[in-house]
Amino acid sequence: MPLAVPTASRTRERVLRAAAELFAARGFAGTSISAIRSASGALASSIYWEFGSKDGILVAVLQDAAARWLDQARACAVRATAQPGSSAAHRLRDYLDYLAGALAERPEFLRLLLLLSLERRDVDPASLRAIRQVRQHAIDMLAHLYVETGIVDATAAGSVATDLARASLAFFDGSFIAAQIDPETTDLRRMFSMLQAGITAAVPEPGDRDAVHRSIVEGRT
Amino acid sequence: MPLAVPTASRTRERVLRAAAELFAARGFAGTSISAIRSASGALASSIYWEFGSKDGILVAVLQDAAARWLDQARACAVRATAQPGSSAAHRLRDYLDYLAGALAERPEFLRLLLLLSLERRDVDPASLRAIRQVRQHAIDMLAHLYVETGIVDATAAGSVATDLARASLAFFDGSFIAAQIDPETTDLRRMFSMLQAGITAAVPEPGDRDAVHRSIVEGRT
Amino acid sequence: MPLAVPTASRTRERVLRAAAELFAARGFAGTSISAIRSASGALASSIYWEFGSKDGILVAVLQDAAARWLDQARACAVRATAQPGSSAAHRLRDYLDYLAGALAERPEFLRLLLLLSLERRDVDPASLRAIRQVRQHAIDMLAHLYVETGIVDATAAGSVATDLARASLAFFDGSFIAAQIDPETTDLRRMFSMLQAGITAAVPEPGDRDAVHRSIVEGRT
Amino acid sequence: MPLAVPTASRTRERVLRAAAELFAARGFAGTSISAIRSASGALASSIYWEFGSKDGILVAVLQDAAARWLDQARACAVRATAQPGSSAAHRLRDYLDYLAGALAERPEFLRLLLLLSLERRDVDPASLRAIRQVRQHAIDMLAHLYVETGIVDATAAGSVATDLARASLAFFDGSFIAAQIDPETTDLRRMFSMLQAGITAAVPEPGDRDAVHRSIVEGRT
DNA sequence: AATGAATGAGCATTCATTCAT
DNA sequence: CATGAATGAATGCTCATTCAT
Repeated sequence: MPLAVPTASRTRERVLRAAAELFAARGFAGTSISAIRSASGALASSIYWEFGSKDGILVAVLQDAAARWLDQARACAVRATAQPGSSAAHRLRDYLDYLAGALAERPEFLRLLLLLSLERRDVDPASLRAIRQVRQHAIDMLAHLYVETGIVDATAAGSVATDLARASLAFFDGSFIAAQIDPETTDLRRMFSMLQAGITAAVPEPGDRDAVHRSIVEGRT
Repeated sequence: MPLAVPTASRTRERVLRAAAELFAARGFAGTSISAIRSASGALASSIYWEFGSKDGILVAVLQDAAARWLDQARACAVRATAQPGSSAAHRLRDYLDYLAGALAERPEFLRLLLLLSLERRDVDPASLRAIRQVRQHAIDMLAHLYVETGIVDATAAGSVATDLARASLAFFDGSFIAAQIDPETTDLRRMFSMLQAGITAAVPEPGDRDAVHRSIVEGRT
Repeated sequence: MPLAVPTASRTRERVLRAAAELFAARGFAGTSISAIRSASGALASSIYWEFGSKDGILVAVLQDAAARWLDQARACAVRATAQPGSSAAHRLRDYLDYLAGALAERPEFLRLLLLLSLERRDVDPASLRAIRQVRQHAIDMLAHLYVETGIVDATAAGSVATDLARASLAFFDGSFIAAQIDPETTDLRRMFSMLQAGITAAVPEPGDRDAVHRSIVEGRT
Repeated sequence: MPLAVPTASRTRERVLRAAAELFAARGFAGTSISAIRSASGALASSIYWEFGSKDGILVAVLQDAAARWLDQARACAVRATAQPGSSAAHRLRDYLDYLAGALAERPEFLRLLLLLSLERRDVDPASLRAIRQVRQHAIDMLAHLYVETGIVDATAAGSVATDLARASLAFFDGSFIAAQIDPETTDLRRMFSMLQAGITAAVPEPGDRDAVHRSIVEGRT
C-alpha cells in the first residue's frame, strides 16, 4: 500500500515557502500571484483554491512563519532555563548569541515582519495578530530573562523589565535594518554584543542595582 | 500683470511631495504612477517628461528628502554647538529631544528610508547613495556629539564614538518601527529618553569613564 | 444537446485570422494589440494568455500561414506529377498558372512574408525559420519541376536548377510588389506568362539545351 | 562677418538623413518621432516646425531620396549613351552592373521604397507620386536601353520594350528582397548577371530577333 | 482537487502633437 | 526659428481573480 501523500498539502507547503521568500524579498505589493505561481510550481487557480486570495496567502505565510519562530524560540528558552548554574551575564549572552545566530541564518522572517509592518497601512487583523504575537512573545521572553537573571530586580515593577525588553527588541530590529542597508559596515554579532555589554555594564554591583535601573528607565539628567 | 510662476517647477514640486507621501505610506511597488498622478494633479506624461521613469521619481524623491533632512540636521547641529555653557548630558538630551520631535512631526522621511531599504533588493545607485549619505551624516553627527559632550573620551579611538553612534541609530530605527507596529503601546519619546538615560548612566563619574566605555563597546562578562 | 466547441481554439483561430490580415495590411509595428482585439473579438488578456506577447502572435501567424501554404503547395505538386503524359512546357505553365491564381486570390500570405521580411531587422528565429522554410520549399519545388520537365538537364549540376528556381522566385516576388505599387498598370498573370515564355523560349530544341543553360546561368557576353 | 549657416537647413538635412535610415530599417509605423529626434539631434518641436507632421517627414524623405536617385540614374544613363562604340550586350551589362553596385552600396533607398509600398495602404499622394516617378523612370530607362542596344527591335511596338523593362524591374526588386531575407545564400550580382545573360541569350542572332521577342512577351507553349 | 482559459481593470510607458515663451 | 514643457490618447502588457470542466 503506497503511502499516499495528498497533493494539496504539498502544494500548500510549496506555496507557503515560495511566498514567504518573495514577500520577504520584494514586499507584498511587489510580489505577484504569477511570481508565486512560477516559484512554487503551483497553478494560480490551485493557489486560489487553497488560500482564497492574495491576502489569504499573506495571512497563512505569517501564521506559518510565526508558528515556526515561536517553536524555535520556545526550544531556546527551555535550553536557557535548563542551565541554572550559569551566571546571569552568561545566560543573557547565550540567549542573545542565539538570537543573532538565528537572524543571521534565516533573516527572511524578520525581514518579512518588518517589511510588511512598514508596507501595509491596513493589515489583515489576522496578519497583525500573528505579527504582534511574535513580537509580544519576544518581549515577554526577554523580560522574563532579565528578571530571572537578576538584571532587573524581581521586586521592581514588571514594567521595568518589559521596558528594557522593548528597548532591546528595538535595538535588534534597528541593527537588523542597518545590516540590510549597509551590509559591509554592519557587524550584526558585534552590535548584539554591544547591547549585551551595555545591559550588563548597567549592573555594576548588587547593592546599586535599583538606582541604575531607575536611571535607565525613568531617565536622569 | 501676474507674476508668471514657471509651471514646470510647480509640477516637479507637487509630484515630489505626492510621491514621497505615497512611497512612504505604501512602498514603491504599491504606489502606481496613476496614484501619483491623481495625488499631484500632474499628467502621467508630464511626470515622465520630468523624471523619465518610475525609478527616476524614486531617486528624485530620495535625493530631495535627503537634502531637506540634512539641511534640518545641520541647522540643529549649529544650534546645539551654540550652547557651550550647558552640560554634556543636557546638550545630548536637547539633541535627542530634537530628533524625537522631528520624527514625531514628520515621520514620512524615516518611513521612506526604512521601507525602501527593506523593499528594494536592487536599489538604484543614486537612491542608495542618498540613503547612505543621510545615515552616515546622522552617525557622524552623533559621534561628534558624543565626543564633544565628553560621553566618549576624545583620547579614545574615533571608532568608539562611531560604534556608539551606530548603536544609537539602530535604536532609533527600531523604536520608530515599534511605533509603526504598535502605536498604542509604544511611546517614542520615552524610548528616546531611555536611550539618553542609558548613555549618561554609563558615565557615573569622570574618573571612571574609560573603563565603562571600554566595557560598553568591547563587551564584558 | 449542443456540440460543445472548446472556446479556446476558437479564440486562437480568430486571433490568428485577424492578426494575419492586419499584419499583412499594415505591418507588424502598425498593428496594435487593440486592433487585433477588436478585429478578433478576443480580450487583450486572452490574447496574451494564448500567445504570450505581440511577437508570439507574429510567430504563430507565420507558422500557421506557412503550414497552410505548404499544404496547398504539396497538393498542387501531387496534381502536377500526376499528369505524366503532358509536355514539360504544359506542366510548367500549369504550375505557374496555379501559383498566379493562388497569389491573386489570397495575396495576404505573400504580402505578410515580404512586408515582415523588410520591416523587421531582428525577426524572431521561429518566424525567420517559417519564412525561410516556405521560400526554400518553393525553390525546391520549382527546381524539381525544371529538372523533371526537362527544362534543366538532369545531368547538369542541381545548382543550375536551383539558381533558375531562385531567379523565378525573385521574379514572382518582384511582380507581386509591382502589382501592389501599381495595381492599374500591372497584370500579374501576364507577367507570369512572360516568365514561363522566357524559360521555355530558352529551350529551343533538345540538342542545344546545355549551351543555352550554361549561357543563362554562367553569363555570356 | 561670420558666414552664417542657417541652422534650419542643417536641421532639415539631418532629420531627412536620420528619418530615411530609420524608415528604411523599421518602416514608417515602427519609427517614432522620438527616434528621429535622438538620431538627428533635432528637437521634436523643430521637426514639427519644419515638416508639419510625421507624414510630412515621410513625403520629404521620399522626395529627397527620389531626387537623389534620379540624379544618379541620369548621370549613369549619360555615361551609358556616351559609349556608342560598344556592343549592345556590353552596354547592357554595364548598366546592370551599375545598378547592382548602387543597390549593394546604398540599399536604403530601395528598401525604403519597397517597405513603404507594402506597409502603407493609404500613402500620401505626394509620396505615391515620388515612388511611382522613380519606378517609371527606371522602366523608361531600361526600355530605352533595350531598344537602343537592339535587344528589342525599334520597329516593334514600344510596349514590348516596356514589358521587358517592367519584368526586369520586377526581377531587380525580387532579387533585392531575396538578399534581405537570405543574405547568406543570395548573391545579388550573380542574380543580376543571370538576368543579363537571359536577356542576351534571348537574342541568338539578328535575323531571329522578332520571333524570340514575341515568344518572350506574348507567351508560347 | 486540479486544470487551462477567461475576465476586465490596471500597469508603466510612449505616442504624435501643441504651446507659450 | 529654438526651446522645454505640456497634453491626452494609445501603447504593449500584467494584475488579481473567476469559471467551466
